[in-house]
Amino acid sequence: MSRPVVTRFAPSPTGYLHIGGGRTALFNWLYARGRGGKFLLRIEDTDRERSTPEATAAILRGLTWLGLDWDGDVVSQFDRKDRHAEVAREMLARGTAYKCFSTQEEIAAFRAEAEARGSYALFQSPWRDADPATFPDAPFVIRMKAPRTGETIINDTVQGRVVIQNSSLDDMICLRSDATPTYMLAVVVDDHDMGVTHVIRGDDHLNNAARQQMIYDAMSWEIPVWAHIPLIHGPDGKKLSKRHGATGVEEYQAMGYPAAGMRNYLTRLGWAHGDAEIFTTAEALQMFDLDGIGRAPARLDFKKLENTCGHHIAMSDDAALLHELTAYLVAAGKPALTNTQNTLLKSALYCVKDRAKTFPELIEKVHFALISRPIQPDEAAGKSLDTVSRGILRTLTPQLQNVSWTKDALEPILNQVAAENGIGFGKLASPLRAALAGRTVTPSVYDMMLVIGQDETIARLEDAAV
RNA sequence: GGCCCGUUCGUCUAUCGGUUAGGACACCAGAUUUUCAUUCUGGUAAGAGGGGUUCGACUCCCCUACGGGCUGCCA
Repeated sequence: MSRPVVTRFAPSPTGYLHIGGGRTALFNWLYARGRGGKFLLRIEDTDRERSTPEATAAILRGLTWLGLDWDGDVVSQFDRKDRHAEVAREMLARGTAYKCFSTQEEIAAFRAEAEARGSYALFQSPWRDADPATFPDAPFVIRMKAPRTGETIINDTVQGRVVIQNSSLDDMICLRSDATPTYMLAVVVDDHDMGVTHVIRGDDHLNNAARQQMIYDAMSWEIPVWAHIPLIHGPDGKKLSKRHGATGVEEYQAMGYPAAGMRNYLTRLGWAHGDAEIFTTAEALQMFDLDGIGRAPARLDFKKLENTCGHHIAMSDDAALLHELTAYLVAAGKPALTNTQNTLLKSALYCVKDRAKTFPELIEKVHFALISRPIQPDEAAGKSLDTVSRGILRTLTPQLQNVSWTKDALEPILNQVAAENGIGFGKLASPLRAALAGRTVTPSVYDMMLVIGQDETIARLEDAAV
């Protein structure tokens, strides 16, 4: 491997960034960045009907959220159409392409007729070897003069050696009659011009690679390393679609999955390195290689995604977590936290971050710190604040006035109050929890008391005891 | 229809001719515990089917079934 690695991600801007596209981008990024190479981004917007700037913006946002940064400017394929046309003309000059004057109606009629006969013959242009003297003054396309015999061999890093019979490939159109390039020509020209050394993309392009290889050959260009990776499927094994739920990368952000966990999960989906399961991005960069990619399509498993994300939330440092949580609130369209809430949240992270798998879960668990008095107990919490319990709380509160606010100091007090009332600690914790959080499911009562502080604790207990 | 790719526990995967087929998620059971969760321990669970090749196949070859892709002046 002498040349520095150059990979690229080349989505067409017809919608949001698909989760499968996100993974393809991730693999390209991992491969290039892990070897000190470049990762380029090209928007394949030659289809003017379907391409939109909104889609491009969404794709960029998705990549940015995933933490996949690209080198240089974003390349617009459409902007390079003159260069594509130039290459098509050069193929003409080389005799590896020809002008075809067959109209779309003629071709459609040919196909309809073939279908009526029950056959599926490829369209063979009558202009392939026509004498230029017979050319009409009419619109034409430029078609690849593809070899009709022999075979084209794709040496794919993932799929192995794939042999395609040339007789099964037609003379594909390279330049449309309006002089815009087709995808087949544009990718090859752009990948060549951008110096792409490794083409890592979905295996729906595996067959296309044969046609594209013919263009490389026609131009005497060096063929890149191919790596066609399997597509991601839904939990039912079918191609991932809307009915499976979230298919857009940004939806995952809005659902509150941390980006690092997402990267970890997506890296591990369809790729393995021994028993490595939970790893940082830095570690992934070290380990990632093309030969660890499987050949079969992988299914999305939300349970495992959550588990992976839980590990990453527990692993991240508080400042980073807080920062990402803030971004999540924006993405999910939820109200931002106040400065006070931010401070409280930060001091509460230690007792909740290793128990949450997503940001909504994290917020749910830290609910006790974010609310302010008067606390409205929910139904279940209200039940544990019965007359007897309130009486116990009244005896407890004064004892909390002059203690150092640490678990060590608090513990004997609470234990003693429980003992004096002839109840176990659990029986005491229940109304305490209700008074402090208004709920029956919370972090430990000590953690809550420590987080909200002495004054607030006493105030909430007094509120509940009346 | 033609061509191409794929098929190991429910899921993601390890294995690259010889293993009691390993790990992770999920699930089940137990332990820890002031609730929930976490954590810990243990358990259930797999080579699509059929032929070959071989002393020996999950691993190599062929067929079938199933899934996916391509077969556009879409990408």
